[in-house]
Amino acid sequence: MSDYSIGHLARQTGYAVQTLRYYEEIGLMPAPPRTGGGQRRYSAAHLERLSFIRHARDLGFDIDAIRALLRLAEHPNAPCTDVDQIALAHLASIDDKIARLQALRREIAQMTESCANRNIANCRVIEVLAEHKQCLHDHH
Amino acid sequence: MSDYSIGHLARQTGYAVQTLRYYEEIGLMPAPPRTGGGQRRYSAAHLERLSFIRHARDLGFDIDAIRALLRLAEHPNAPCTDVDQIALAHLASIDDKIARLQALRREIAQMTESCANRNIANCRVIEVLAEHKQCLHDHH
DNA sequence: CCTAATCCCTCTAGCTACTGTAGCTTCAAG
DNA sequence: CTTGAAGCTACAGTAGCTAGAGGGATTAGG
Repeated sequence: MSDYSIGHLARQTGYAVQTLRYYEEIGLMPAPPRTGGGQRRYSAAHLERLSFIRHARDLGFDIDAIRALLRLAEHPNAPCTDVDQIALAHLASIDDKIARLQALRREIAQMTESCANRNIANCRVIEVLAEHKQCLHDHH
Repeated sequence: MSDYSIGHLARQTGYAVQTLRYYEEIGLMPAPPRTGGGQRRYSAAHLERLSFIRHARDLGFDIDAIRALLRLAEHPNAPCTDVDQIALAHLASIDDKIARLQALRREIAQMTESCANRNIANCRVIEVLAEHKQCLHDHH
């Protein structure tokens, strides 16, 4: 029955202590038992769950998705279609973000490259940003 | 002396009305004059400034950067090195985000592709997320 | 001129996923 | 038994808005 303090658990998983209390508050981590003085004492099961959460967060899953994944992980005999769907949806949203960022990248790179680097009156960056006629039609 | 209501300005720029009040509150837009009844009345100069802001936001500049750009745009004879630097810094942060997302994309794509699509007990996605030995060493 | 519809006003709270602070208590080592 | 590190709660703040309550102003039609 290994039991860890909140600080120990935090160091093991690379989280800040406040984050663990926050995860408990929002119900992502179960409330652990306390010492007589009111301090939290965690078990190996807590560590395992938190590691899962940490890894999923590192991969960019949002907390609702992680909640769903944890719930699904409790049913080993269920088919994993739901799990795959969460992962695929996440993949799609990443692809979407990448595409948007690449579009931005192109526009901004073009702005900076075509700037003559003289003064602000003929700075291409400022010009592009101020050209609201184009902007209003292109972006909405 | 064209003057617009807040709703008109919002429609012109594609913003929500609340956002314009918010921009005024944080000092990004100047407070316009009011009618006797207390309603805001904007001028063409407001529209121009807001269009600039809108375009810059669409390109992903954060509000502090936009403040700086607007300040710089007021000095047409100054060199545009500061402007270019803001744009280049933004470009670098976009490149950084793209790189991170591509790394995530690879990991998640691999997870989903190697999943046998049976049940949760042998779902590759859940396995990877639960493998905290690997995870703790690879990611911190 | 009156009325109804539409717009606008302020103020407050909420969103994500945390992070930081203040002021206090508990624990573990020596 | 003392001391210093670590823990506790509660609240405020981050970015950039969005939504709602409970009212007042404006305007177009009749």
